Amino acid sequence: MDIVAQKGIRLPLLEEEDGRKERRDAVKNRAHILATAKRLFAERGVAQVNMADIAAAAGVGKGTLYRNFVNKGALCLALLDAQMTGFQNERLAEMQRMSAQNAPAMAQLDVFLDALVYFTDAHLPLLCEAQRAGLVPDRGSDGLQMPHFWQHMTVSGLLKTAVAEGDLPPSLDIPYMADALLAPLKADLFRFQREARQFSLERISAGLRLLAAGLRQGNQIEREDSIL
Amino acid sequence: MDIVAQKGIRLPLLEEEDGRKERRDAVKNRAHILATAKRLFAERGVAQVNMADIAAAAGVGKGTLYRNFVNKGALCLALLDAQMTGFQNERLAEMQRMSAQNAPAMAQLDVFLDALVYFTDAHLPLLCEAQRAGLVPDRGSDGLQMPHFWQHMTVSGLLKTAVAEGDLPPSLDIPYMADALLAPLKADLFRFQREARQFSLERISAGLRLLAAGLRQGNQIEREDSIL
DNA sequence: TGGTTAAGTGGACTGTAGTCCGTATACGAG
DNA sequence: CTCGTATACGGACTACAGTCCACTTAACCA
Repeated sequence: MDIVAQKGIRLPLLEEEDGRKERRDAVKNRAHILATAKRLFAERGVAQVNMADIAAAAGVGKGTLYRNFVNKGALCLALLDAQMTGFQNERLAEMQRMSAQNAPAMAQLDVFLDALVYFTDAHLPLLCEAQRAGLVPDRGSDGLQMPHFWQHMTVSGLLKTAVAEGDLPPSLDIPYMADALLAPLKADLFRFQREARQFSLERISAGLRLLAAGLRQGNQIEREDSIL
Repeated sequence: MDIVAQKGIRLPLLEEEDGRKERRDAVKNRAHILATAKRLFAERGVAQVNMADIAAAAGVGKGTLYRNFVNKGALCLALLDAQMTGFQNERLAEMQRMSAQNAPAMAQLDVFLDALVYFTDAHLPLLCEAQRAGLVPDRGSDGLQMPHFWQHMTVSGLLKTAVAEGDLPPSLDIPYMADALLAPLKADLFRFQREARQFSLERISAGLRLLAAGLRQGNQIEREDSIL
């Protein structure tokens, strides 16, 4: 559970634990590619930049580009990496703080979902691109890269705690509910809601939190202990 | 609302209401392309067939193919059309039947969501392809093509009725909730749940219905969170 | 029935993602 | 310092989606 959230920087490629170290030019190239991509994305917008552009602008071949980032989505994810880690750390800190004050897990979930709404909105273009070509959890790499994975872990954890605290029924299908609560935050649907439907962030956050609140005791057929 | 559900076949292109009729060879070609695509998809799987293959196998040029179906997703949707219409009619009939027996809208919603889970699963490959390139509702064409649109209409309608019946609070954000309830049924997440997570259809249906049930009265009016 | 014309057609063409593989080089060993 | 080798590099190449447009032909009209 706390495998997450350590090391600020080195997600993109896994450490070579088998002998040789990574070559220094490779490291430099990767950094340079990232910087270039960031610049191009800022200048023209993520969708208007293609991989060949990035390679050319960085002065490397496409082979080098793809060696460092398996596809455009991976590159976008790498670009998000720093902010992602920052977000994770913030959330973790906030949760610890709230826990210390005996705040119920459901309240923490509210705060988490709200924060996630704003984070998703802030990074929509990169997240869209990343999700367009990144569905499989890709078990090859070390676990923490895919955003959805970490989010799912967090939500499941909170739901589990809420069950332990008696706020949610023990019969709750936690893995499913975590998926379902996060589903409306998938980049493409989120964008559709923001752009076509013109939903405000407040509205989305409120809706999502209401959905989560609905999981509380008392709505299921069994579980008629319902002390309240 | 019942603009839907008539004619088994003719969604792909809209009727020319301005003078000339559609040429007969064009109609024949479209039908032939659909039949060919259906066969190829069945033989090799949707993902293993590309547009050029279909055009070649149907003995037409790519221009003809793309004139009839703007992209692979549209072709898949056209292939689903008959079953889609059938599904819509079934659901409509069922809802009318239940209404006639004074079944509450929330019960109808349960039935609808359950049916939708099974429908989605049955047509996953085509739906995946269709959703990969079809996010924008495409206001150019007449409304009924995008599945999500019709589903959203139906769910909103049921939620609205449920509010009227007093089962849901009037303050409910119906458009958002309809989106949120349908979000876990988006083809790519659904496939992930089925394949990677190995969720059964029963499990998904139950989870979804529980989520919907959570919208019921009583959970939303100023929860006693008041944390911070 | 033959002329006119817009709808329809085929396939070459463009743009882009992603792969392959011969060459170059950083690194560690001796 | 030199050499051997795994690692990395570059860019040609493949595969595929989708566009374009000169040519063909069905439909309507007189």
